[in-house]
Amino acid sequence: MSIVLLARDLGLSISTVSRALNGYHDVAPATKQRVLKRAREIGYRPNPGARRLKSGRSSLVGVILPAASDGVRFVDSVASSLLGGVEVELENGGYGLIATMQTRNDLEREAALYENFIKGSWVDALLLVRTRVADPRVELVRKAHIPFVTYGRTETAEPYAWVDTDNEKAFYLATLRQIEFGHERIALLNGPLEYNFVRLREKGYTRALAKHRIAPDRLLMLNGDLSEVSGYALCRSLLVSAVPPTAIVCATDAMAIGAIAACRERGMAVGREISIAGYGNSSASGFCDPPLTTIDHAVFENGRHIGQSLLRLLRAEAKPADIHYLEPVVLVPRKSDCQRK
Amino acid sequence: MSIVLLARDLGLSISTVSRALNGYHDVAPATKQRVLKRAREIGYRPNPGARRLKSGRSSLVGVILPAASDGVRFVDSVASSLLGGVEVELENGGYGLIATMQTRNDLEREAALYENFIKGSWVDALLLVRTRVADPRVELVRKAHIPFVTYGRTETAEPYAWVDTDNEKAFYLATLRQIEFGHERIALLNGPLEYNFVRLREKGYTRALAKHRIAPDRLLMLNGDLSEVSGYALCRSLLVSAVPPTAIVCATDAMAIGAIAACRERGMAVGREISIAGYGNSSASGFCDPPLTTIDHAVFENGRHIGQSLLRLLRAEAKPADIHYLEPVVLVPRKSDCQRK
DNA sequence: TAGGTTATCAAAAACGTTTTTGTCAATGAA
DNA sequence: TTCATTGACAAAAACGTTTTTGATAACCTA
Repeated sequence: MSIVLLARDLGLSISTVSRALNGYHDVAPATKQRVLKRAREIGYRPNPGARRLKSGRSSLVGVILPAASDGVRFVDSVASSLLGGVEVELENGGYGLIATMQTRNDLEREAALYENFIKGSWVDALLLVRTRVADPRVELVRKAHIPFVTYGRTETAEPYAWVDTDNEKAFYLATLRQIEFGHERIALLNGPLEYNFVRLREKGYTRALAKHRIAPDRLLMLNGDLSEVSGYALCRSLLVSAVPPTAIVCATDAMAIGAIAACRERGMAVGREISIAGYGNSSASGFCDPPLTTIDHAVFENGRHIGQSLLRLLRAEAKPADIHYLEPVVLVPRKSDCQRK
Repeated sequence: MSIVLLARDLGLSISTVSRALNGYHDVAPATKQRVLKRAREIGYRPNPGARRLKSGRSSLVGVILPAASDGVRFVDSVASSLLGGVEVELENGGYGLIATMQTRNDLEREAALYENFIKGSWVDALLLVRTRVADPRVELVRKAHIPFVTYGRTETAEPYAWVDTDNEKAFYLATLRQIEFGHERIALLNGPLEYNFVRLREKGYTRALAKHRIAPDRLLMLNGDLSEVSGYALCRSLLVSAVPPTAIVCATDAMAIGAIAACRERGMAVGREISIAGYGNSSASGFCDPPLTTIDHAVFENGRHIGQSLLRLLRAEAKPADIHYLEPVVLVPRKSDCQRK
C-alpha cells in the first residue's frame, strides 16, 4: 500500500500522485515537483506486479538462454557480450532486460517454457537467440502478438525482425583466403546443422569454392559441437584419411584450438605445413600457438542494434518487416594459416 | 480475467477454482480433478503479477549478473555453469530463476540496482555472485529481509548462507606442487584484490610457502584482471625482472595461457624450463601447448548446492547460519609444470 | 430428534497500481 | 453578465489473483 502512503503523506489523492509520477500534463508543475521530490526521499518504487496488472506494461524485455549441447553451460561468451549491448540500449530507452534459463533442449519443453514466459506476461518484448533453420519459436512468439527480435535468421514465410552477423561472408572470406594461399583441399569444421548460422557458414564456404571451380568434397565438411574436444576429434579423423586436407576452416576458435592440438600431436607444424583458421576472435585466439587467424564480428555492436530494434518495435516506430540488420565481419590475419607447401 | 473465465466455464466460483488449483484440502477430489483437467485443456496460466500482488510470492529466485571489468562481458563460463546447477535444483523445488544484468559496476548504481530489484518484489530469494572482501550487497540484502545465498564468502559480522569452492586449498595445493618440484621463486598471477576469492588464493599460496619456510616475495605476487592479455603482460614483466621466477601459478587458465604465450615469445619452453599452472580446468586448458596443469572445481555441483540451499531457506527448513558448503577441488596434472631445472 | 461437526463450495475483501470519469473553481469570450 | 473552456485535482472502477469469512447441506452423536 505504498502509493496511498505517499499520497497521504503529501495530502494529495492517489490518482494525482500516480499521474504526477507518470508525467501526465494535467497536474500543476509545482505539485509535480513536490511529488517527485517526496517520492525520491521516501524511496518509493511502484510495485511492478500491480503496474503490470493494471496497465499491461512491464517495461521489461525477456530472453530465454538456451542450454548448451552438454546441458550445462547456458551462456557462451558470445551471448554474454551480446546481452551487454542489448542491455545498454534498452536502459537508455527505459526498459530492463531479464533472462531465464532453458535447462533441457527438447522441443516440447521448449514450447512450454516459451508459452509460460509469454502468458506469464512478465515482459513486453522478447529476444530470440541461437535461431535454427526451422525454428518453431518464431511462429510461437508471433502468435502471442508480442514484439520480438531474433539474433540470427530462420526460414519462415512471414517477415520478422532480425539482426545477424554476416556468417556467409565470414566463411566466404576465410575460405577464399585459403584458396588464394593455393589450397584446394580445404576442410570445414562446422557446428550442428540445425542452426541457421551453420548453414550460412557452409554456404559461404561452398560459394568460395565454387567461385574458383573447386568441387566441394562432402568428406571434408564435418560437423561437431563447436568445442575444443570436437575440433580435436574431427581434425584427428581428417589427418588419418586417405587424402588429408591442407587447410581447415573452423566454425569457432575453440574448434580451431582443438584442431591445432590434433595437428601438433601428429607432429604437423600449424601455419607452416597445414593451414588453420577460426572464427570469433576469442580472447584466447591471440595467445595460442600459433596465434590464430580468425574472423572478428562485433558482438557487442550487434547487441546494441538488437536493443535499438526492440525499442523501435515497442514504440511502434517500425514494423518487424522493416528491421533487418546484417553486421559486417572482418578477417583478422595471424599466424595459423599459410601458403600451401 | 482468466480465472473468472475458467470458473464460469466450469460453473464454479472463482475461489473454489483457485483453491483447487493451489491444492487446498477443502475441495472435493472429484471437482479438483475436473478443475485441473479443464485448466490444462484451456491452457490457463495464473497471472504472476496478480499472484505476487496478492500472496506476496512469485516462486522466483533472482540473480544479478555483474559486469566484467571491461564492462561488456557479463557472464563468464563459470557463472554460466553455476546457473545451470542452480536452475536444475530450483526447478525440482517448483521455483524459477531469473537474471538481470549489471551494466556498470560503480557502487552507487549497484546499490540502486539491488534496491530496485528487491523493492520491485519480483523474486522470493536472491543469489549473490562474485563476492568481494567487503561486500555492501550482503548488508543491503539482509536488511531487505529476503533470503539469500552467496557464491563465495565475504567479511561480515552476521552469519549468512554461503557456498564456495575451496580457493585457499586449491592454491595451497598448486603452490605445494611447485615447491615439491624444487621451485622456490614461485610467482602468483592473481586477480583484483577486491574479490574475496583472490584473497583466499593468495592465502593458500602464502600458506604453502610458509610451510616450507620460503619467504614470500611481494614482487612475485602480481594482480591483473584474469584475462589472457593480463596474464601475458604480467608474465612478460616477470621474465625481464632481475631474478625471474622459475614457476608461476595463475588465478585462471586464461591468465596461464597468456603467460605461456609470453614465455614462448622469449623462447622459454614451458613445462621444461619454466613451470606454469592454471585454475579452472577450462575446456581450452587441455588443448593448449603444453596442456595446462590446472585445478578442477565442480562449478555445476556448486550451483546445485546453491539451489538446494535456496530451497531450504525458502521453506524455512534452515537458518542462514546453518548453510555453509565448501566444495573440494582437485588438481589436474598435465604438462605445463615441471621440476626446477 | 436436536444439536454440533464436517465437507464442500461461494461471497467478498483485499493486494497496489493505472485510468476513466467527475468535480470545481478560475478564466476567457461574447 | 453569462456560458463555455480550461486547469488542477479527486473519486472510483478495474486489473487477476489469493484468502478470509460465510453459508449450506449432509453427517454424526447423544
